[in-house]
Amino acid sequence: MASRVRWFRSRFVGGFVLGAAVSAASCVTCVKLYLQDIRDTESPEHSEEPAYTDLGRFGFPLTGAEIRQYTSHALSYDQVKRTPRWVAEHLSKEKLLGKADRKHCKFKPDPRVPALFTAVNEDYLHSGWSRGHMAPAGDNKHSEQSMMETFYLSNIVPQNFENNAGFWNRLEMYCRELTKRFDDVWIVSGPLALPEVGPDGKKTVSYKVIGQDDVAVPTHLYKVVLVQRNQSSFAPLALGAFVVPNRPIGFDHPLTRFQVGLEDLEKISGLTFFPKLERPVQSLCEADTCRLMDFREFTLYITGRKVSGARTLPRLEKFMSELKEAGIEPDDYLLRLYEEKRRELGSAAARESKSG
DNA sequence: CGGGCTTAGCTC
DNA sequence: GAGCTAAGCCCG
Repeated sequence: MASRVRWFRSRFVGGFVLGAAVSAASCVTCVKLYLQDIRDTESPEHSEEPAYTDLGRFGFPLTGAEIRQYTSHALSYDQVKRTPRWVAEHLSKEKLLGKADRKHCKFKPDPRVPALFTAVNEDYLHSGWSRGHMAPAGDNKHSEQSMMETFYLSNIVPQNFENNAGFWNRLEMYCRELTKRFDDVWIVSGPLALPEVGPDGKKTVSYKVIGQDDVAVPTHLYKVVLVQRNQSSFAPLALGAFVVPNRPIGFDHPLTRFQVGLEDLEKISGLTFFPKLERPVQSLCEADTCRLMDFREFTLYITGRKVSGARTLPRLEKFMSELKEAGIEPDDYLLRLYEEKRRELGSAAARESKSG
């Protein structure tokens, strides 16, 4: 009975066309059932479940899909695929400030996931696939603890190396950039195994598995991005949904090419995103740019990170010469980083020779 | 920023 | 010798 009520309600509230088409009498029924379901939901002590029953004497199967909350992210885990189903996070300008460093972090099995169902590092090692964060480490500069938690394999999926370091990386950078223009950014990310049409026109869902634990390699990754300009109730929310193939994607593909309708993504993922959000919502790519870094911007940024982390003068010079070989002139910001690092390494070398 | 691999040093 | 960890080097 309860499941029928829920099914009915979802059809009722889920489709305006359907709701408008049914007769007035049916709508009264809909509302009655809807309100009954709300009461059931809000007062679990009056649940329709029997107090005891032979059917459930030894309990029902568990899926392990319950919501798991961490310092700065939450997720639902898929015990079959050994990956998350979805990972949710909230970004703001403040959370992106800080000194937390991924070099102090290690990938490891999530201690909260039963050993029978967890992935381990060996599953990924030499698999041909990288360990791709869903909640990125770079979103957690403010906290060593929360950054370490993103390295639990419950937050990781097998991801193409070039995609991870390239297009997906730039998408994550764009999400962080959104905090400059929006006070609040909510993100849900996860893997997909989408059907493919064969030569005979029939569809098949097929995905690789890696390691002794058969960790599922997703065919695609999705990301849903919801932004709020400020706390004012007059500021409209904006939302974008993206589905990206798990393979190398170059700079000639704009982000908008991978945009999909929210309901389309919900249909193929089996998830309802932001269920408390009133729809429809403005499109993110209309409210903002949805423009990722181009090759020059990206290369300048990466070189800046390398320059900042350089430990020797020859390495420092190598990074700068590689940049020029790529045909890119350093901008003022990079030159400032370079000069700063050159002084730092120069004085360190002087101290070294003096003491040695 | 996103990753991986190798080596040194340690314990058992 | 096997196994672990931390540090350092490498790549896009």
